[in-house]
This record gives sequence, C-alpha cells and structure tokens, in this order.
Amino acid sequence: MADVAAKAGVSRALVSIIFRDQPGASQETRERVLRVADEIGYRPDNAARLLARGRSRTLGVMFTVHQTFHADLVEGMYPEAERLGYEVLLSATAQGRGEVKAVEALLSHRCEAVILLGPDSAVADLDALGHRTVAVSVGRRVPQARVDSVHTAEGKGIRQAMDYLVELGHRRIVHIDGGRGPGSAERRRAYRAAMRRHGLESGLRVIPGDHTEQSGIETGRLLLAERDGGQPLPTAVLAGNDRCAMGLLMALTRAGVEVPRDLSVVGYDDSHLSHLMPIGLTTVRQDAVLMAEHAVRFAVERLEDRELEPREAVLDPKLVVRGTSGPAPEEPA
Amino acid sequence: MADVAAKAGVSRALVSIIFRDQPGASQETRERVLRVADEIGYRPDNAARLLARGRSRTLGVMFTVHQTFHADLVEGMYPEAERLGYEVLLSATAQGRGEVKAVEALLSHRCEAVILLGPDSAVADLDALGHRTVAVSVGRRVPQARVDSVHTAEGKGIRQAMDYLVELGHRRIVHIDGGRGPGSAERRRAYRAAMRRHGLESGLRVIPGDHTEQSGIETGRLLLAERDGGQPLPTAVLAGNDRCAMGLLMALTRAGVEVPRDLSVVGYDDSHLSHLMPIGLTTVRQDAVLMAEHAVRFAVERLEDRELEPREAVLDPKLVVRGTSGPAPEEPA
DNA sequence: TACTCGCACTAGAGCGCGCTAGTAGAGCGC
DNA sequence: GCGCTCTACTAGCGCGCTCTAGTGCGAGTA
Repeated sequence: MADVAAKAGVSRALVSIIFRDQPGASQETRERVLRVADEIGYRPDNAARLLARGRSRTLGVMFTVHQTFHADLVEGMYPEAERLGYEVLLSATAQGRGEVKAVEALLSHRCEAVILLGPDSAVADLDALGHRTVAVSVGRRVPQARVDSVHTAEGKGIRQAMDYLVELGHRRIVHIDGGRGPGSAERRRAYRAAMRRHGLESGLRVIPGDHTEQSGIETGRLLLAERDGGQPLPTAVLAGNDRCAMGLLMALTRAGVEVPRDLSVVGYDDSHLSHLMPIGLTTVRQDAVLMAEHAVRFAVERLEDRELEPREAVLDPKLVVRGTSGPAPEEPA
Repeated sequence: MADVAAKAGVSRALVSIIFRDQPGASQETRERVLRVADEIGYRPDNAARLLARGRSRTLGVMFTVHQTFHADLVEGMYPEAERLGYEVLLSATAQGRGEVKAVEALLSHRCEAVILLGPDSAVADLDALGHRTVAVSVGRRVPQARVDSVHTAEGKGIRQAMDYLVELGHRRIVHIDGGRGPGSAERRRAYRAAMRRHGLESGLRVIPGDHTEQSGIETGRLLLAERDGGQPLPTAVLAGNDRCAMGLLMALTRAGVEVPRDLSVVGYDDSHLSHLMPIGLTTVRQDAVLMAEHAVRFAVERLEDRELEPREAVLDPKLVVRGTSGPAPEEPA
C-alpha cells in the first residue's frame, strides 16, 4: 500500500480512501491510484483491514458438507449477504470435525455472526454461543437459547403429508425419526398428533433414525425382516428427510418392493435429491432461498442492534407430490 | 490479551508464547495464564495473528456447492491439513458467484495457497493465479499453467468401463460429454479411442452435456425422442459424471425404459450419489480422500519451497460395477 | 569471586490497514 | 482585504497480535 502511495505520489491515507470507495478523492487521482495498484499487483489485505476496522462485516456459516439441503441454503445466502454488504465464510462439519471446531474456526476468523445450519449441539451450548456472539439457527427451533431461528412450520408440513396419505387410504403409516436432527422433535410430535386425529393410534409407530441415507437403508432392512417374519409392511413411510427417504427407497426397491404400488414414501426438505429419483420423491418442501435470506437478515439486524431480542421465523412448508406416493395397496382379506 | 496479561501478572509476550504453545514459560505460569484467559473469555484473534505472523497457514478451497463429489473431497482435506498444521477456508462458487469471486475471497483472507476443485477458468487465468500464489487444481489437468494438479487417469477409467461394456455385448455405446467440466476432454478422447479400438467407429457418438443432473435429463429426453422417431436407443450410455448419470436414469426410467435390461448406464466419480440409486450406479471410482490428501500435500510442499516445479498426481480410477449395468439387450432381428 | 550458561520472562517494534483530526488551497460573498 | 466553506489531501495513532533482542537470576564452572 505504501508502495502504491509512493508510486502514485499520494499518501497512504488517500489510497485507503480510494480502495474503500469513499468520498474524498478526485476522479483523476482515483484512476491514477487504481492504475498504479494494478501495475504493482496490490490488493488490500483483508486481515489487516478487519483488524484496523474493528468490524469484519463477515458472516460465518456452519454447514454439513454432505447435507444436500445445506448446499441449497448456502447458495441462497450469498446474494442476500452481498446485498447487505457482508461477506460469507463457510466452515464445514465433517468426520472428525465437530460443530465446536467448525464454529471456533469461524469465530477466530472474526466472523461477527454465526449462522448454524441444522445445529446438533446442546441448547446450553447454543445459548452460550448466542451470548458470545450473534447466532442464528436454521432448521432448528431453539427457543430457550439466545439465538435467532429460522425454520419451517414442521407440524404443518407433516400434517399436510399425513392428511394426503390418509386420504389415499393409508392406515399403517410409519415415521422414521430424525433423531436429534433439526426439526425432528416437531415432526415426530406432529406425526403422532396426526395419527391420533385420524383415529390411527393403533398403527402409530416411530422408528428411530437420523438424517442420513444409512438410516433409511437400515429402516428398510428392518421392515423387510419384519415382513419376512410375517408382519405386514406399512403402506406408507414418512421419512425424517429426503436423504433418509432415498436410503429407504434404495433398500426397498432392491428387495423387489414396488414404490408406490406396494408402499408410498414421503420425504422432507425438497432438496435437489428429490428431483433425482427416477419417479421423483414426494416430499415436504422447505423454501431454501427464503430460509437463507431470513437467516442472513436476522444476523445482520441483530448485528446492527445488539439489544434486539432473538426472533423466530416460521416459514410455511408445502407438500410436493411426485412419484413415490400413491393410493394404499388393497388389504388382503 | 493485555487484560489476561495484567490479571495473571505477566507480560503480553508471555501470554502470546503460551497461546502459541512455545517453549519459554514455566508449567505453573502456563496453567495460571490459561485459567485466567478462560475466566475472562479471551480467545486469540486470528486476523491479528495472521497479520503479525506474516503467514496464515491457511489453505483456501474453492468448490461448487452442489457438486456432490466436491463434498467428498472437502471432507478429505480437513484431516490432512490439520495434520500438517494448516487451516482450511472454504469458498463456494454458486449462481452469481463465479470462480474469480470465490478465489478473490480466499486470497483476500490471506490464504497462502488455493486449491481449486474442478476449476472451469481459462488456462491463462489459472496460470496467472499460479504465479500470484500457490495453486492446485483438482480433477483437471492444467499442464500449461503454473499449477499443481491432481486427477485420475481419466483414460484408464473410461477404458475399463468401455471394455466392460463391450464384453457384455454392448455395441451402441453413447458418451455424454462433460462439456468444459474437469476431465471431460480426456474422458471424451478415451471414449473415442476405445470405440475405435473395438471396431465400433460407426456407433461412436458424443452428446454434448455437462456435469449436472439437468444435462442427463435432457440427454434422456433427446434419446427418447429419437427412439420415438424410429431410431433405436443405444444399449449403453457412458455419462460424464454421476450427477449426469442420475439425471439420465431419471428421465429414462420415468419413460418406462428399464435399466439395466433395456439400457446400461455408467457414471463417473463414485460420489455418494452412486450408492443412492435403488440398484446402485455402476461408475468409475475416483478416490476422493486420496485426491484430497494429494492436493493438500502439493499445496503445502510448494509453500515450503517456492522454487518447486508444479507437479501432477495421477491416481488410478477403478470401475465399480453396481446395478445399472448388465448384458446388452438382444438385438431385434 | 568472577564468569558463563540456560531458563523464565519482558520491552517494544512492526504486521497492513482504517480513521480521526487536521492542513493547504481554491472559490465565494462582502 | 477578510473570514468563510468546501474539496483534496496528509500525519500518525492504534487495531491485537508475533517476534527479536534483550534483562534478571540462580546454578554450575574455573
């Protein structure tokens, strides 16, 4: 920077002004300085910038590298962040890199706020994080913590799916649980409520699982084993999310079960995956872009006014009917 | 930091030493300082650290948020980077955020090296980047640029797949091209060569496409339209990558084409997707973890010795036979 | 005793910027 | 001529840390 200033015959301060696009420099000086900078190959150093400025205007996003829905969310964040003048820094959780590590990485890079996609941490930890910095949880309600949250009205989505399945004649509807995954508790609760409301308590069944393909595959195996043991298959399965639904489909189809003739499968998220199934996955759609925009906005607004109370955005989900669902099979007499 | 030093009754320098885990402090002072820091809630500021240190020990990784194979790669980089004492910063390309933007973000955050997953930029740009900093291209050979590269022996993989298909009796084997995608040119070339080698020039056909599901879907539609126009379907399709293969499968299966009875499909990458298909996708496996480790190692080694000439790691791919491939259908007399 | 050595620790410069407070000079009205 | 404002620019401190070149001190050696 000093080199640029020297070569352009101005002070460092003026170079700074020009690179920050601030008023206080004449047009011709601006052009000259920029030209010189280009020649020298100077580009401002962000680290120093942040340090001097005190603010980084950077949002940290923690996501899970294999969670396809997160990709949709991340993609939705960039434009909104840019619009508001913020940068986005990503940090992935992965095998051997837990949420704590991922978040620490973000914070130590001076992110002013942290947006957590489907956080799995304990409420107390999230609360602590929310006190240390501005935090937003996407996909999981954390009402007890000092954290904004953005999620869909899980109950509503599940209810739509359940009503739809019941309407199609399904009675034995099983739910694969998302474990500690975001939104799982609400989905589970809504499933239970819907079964009761439709007078199907007797068929109510929640199979423990999580938000991965593996979980769907295992459930598939379990159901097949039960069938071979003489128990009938359920006629419909409400999976914890799309990935789980995909795993289930794989396991079942491989074993000769025909979807949706023998059994209907409904996912959750409407991630890119849903379109991928040859017949398309029936699923409950969460609007990734809208969620992403809300999350960014929450973070920025809290940054601008630290006193703001944590808020919650609840978006409406929507059932998207594709090929994996259909009328319940005729019951054998 | 000054607060910690004051409260612990030592100098800032000593606190620094302790937080850097360097020799020069007694065990008891160490413990005391760390305890005080914890009480105050002090954590060292990375930006200032980088600035003062001159080195960031940070590797920047540019990836595409929806490219599933990239997720596998990213996951493989973290452990290796950590082992070598480097941090990893991610920057995604996405709609409206091109490679230039993504890389600028990395550089301005003081990444010492940039690892590009499947870069699409012009060779000249990559070369320029390679001169400005240490750069590694993963999945694409860039022999003309000052850039390390890590990729699989594309030709070998395609050859294996082709030999396998021909052995199964396939003659009309079509290739969906990956466009400007990484490795596409080599795969295309190898496909052509294999067709010739097997005396199948007459059936040689490259359909333009890219590395997305959409491209597979479109090709599927095209082939179906041709079939309806009286032309026979190919008996096997070699897709540009797994995503493309998935799209193709979706389009075909929807239209009643049975895979692999009527037509075999082979993908490329062996990303997580491949396991997802109910019947499993036959594909050419690239070892993501190995590629990731090579890429990180290349970057670090070049950082440690700037004079090192750019190198190239060529890994052996491996055909993984799953459910989407089988014997060629009987030709109608 | 005088010295060297090694260990625990410190002073203070400097990393590359942003920012506040300020100056020099041009243009204006009176 | 004076004071005034406005624009274009500059000096220099400080952000939070690392790092070099030290200081002080007790133990070991001549």
